[in-house]
Amino acid sequence: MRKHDIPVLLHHLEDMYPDANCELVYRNPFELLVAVILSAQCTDKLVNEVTPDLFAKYPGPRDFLHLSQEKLENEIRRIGLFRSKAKHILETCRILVEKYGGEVPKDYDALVALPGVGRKTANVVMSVAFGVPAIAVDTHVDRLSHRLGLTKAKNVLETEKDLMNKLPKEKWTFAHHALILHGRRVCLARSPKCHICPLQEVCTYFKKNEK
DNA sequence: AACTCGGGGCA
DNA sequence: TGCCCAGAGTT
Repeated sequence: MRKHDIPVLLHHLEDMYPDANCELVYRNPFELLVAVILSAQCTDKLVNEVTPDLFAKYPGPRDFLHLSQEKLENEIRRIGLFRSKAKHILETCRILVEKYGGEVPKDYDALVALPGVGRKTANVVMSVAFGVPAIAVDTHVDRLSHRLGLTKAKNVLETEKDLMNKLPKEKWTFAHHALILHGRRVCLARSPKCHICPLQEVCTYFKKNEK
C-alpha cells in the first residue's frame, strides 16, 4: 500500500462500516467502561444482551457498591470470565467513588490503573467516551495492518506507532473500530474472504496472492 | 513470553 | 467435538 492509497482505504472503510464511528451506544463513560470490561474475550453481542438490564437497575458506580460480588456474578453469569470481571467491576466502582467522586477519570494513566482495565480498554474509553484520538492495536488491527501493507512492524507497539504516523489523527478512532469490524467479518485470520473484499485494490496481501 | 481464566458461537 | 474470541492479571 502506498501513501496515496490511504484516503482510498479510509473511504472504503467509511462506506462499509458507517457504524464504526462509535456514536455512544452507552449513554455515559461509566456504562462504556463497564461494558468494555465485560467484553474482554467475548462478543459484544452477548454483552449487549446483559448491559441494558444491568444499567437500568444500577445506573452508576454507587449503585454497584450495594451489590455483593455473588449477586453481580449472577447478573453477568452468561458472560465469559464472569467471576473475575464481577470482582474487577466492584473494585473499580469503589475506586471511582472513593477517589474520583463517582466519575470516570478522563485520564489514561488513571484508567489503566483500575482493576480490569488494560491498555485497550483505557484506549477505547478515552477515544469513545472522551473523544481523544486513539489506536489500540489488537490481533485484528495488527493482522489487517500487515496484510494491507500499512506496516511491517514486528510487534503491536510498533504497529501502533506506524498507524498513528500514517493515518490522520481525526480518523484514528474510526479506523481502529472499522479495522476490527473488518477483521471479524471479512479479513478473517484463517481464511480471509478476499473475493468479497472491497479493499482489494489497495491491499498488498490480495495483490501478492493474486499472482 | 507464557499461562490461566470460561461461556458462547460457529463449523 | 474442537477451535476461536473487541483481554487482563500473574508468574
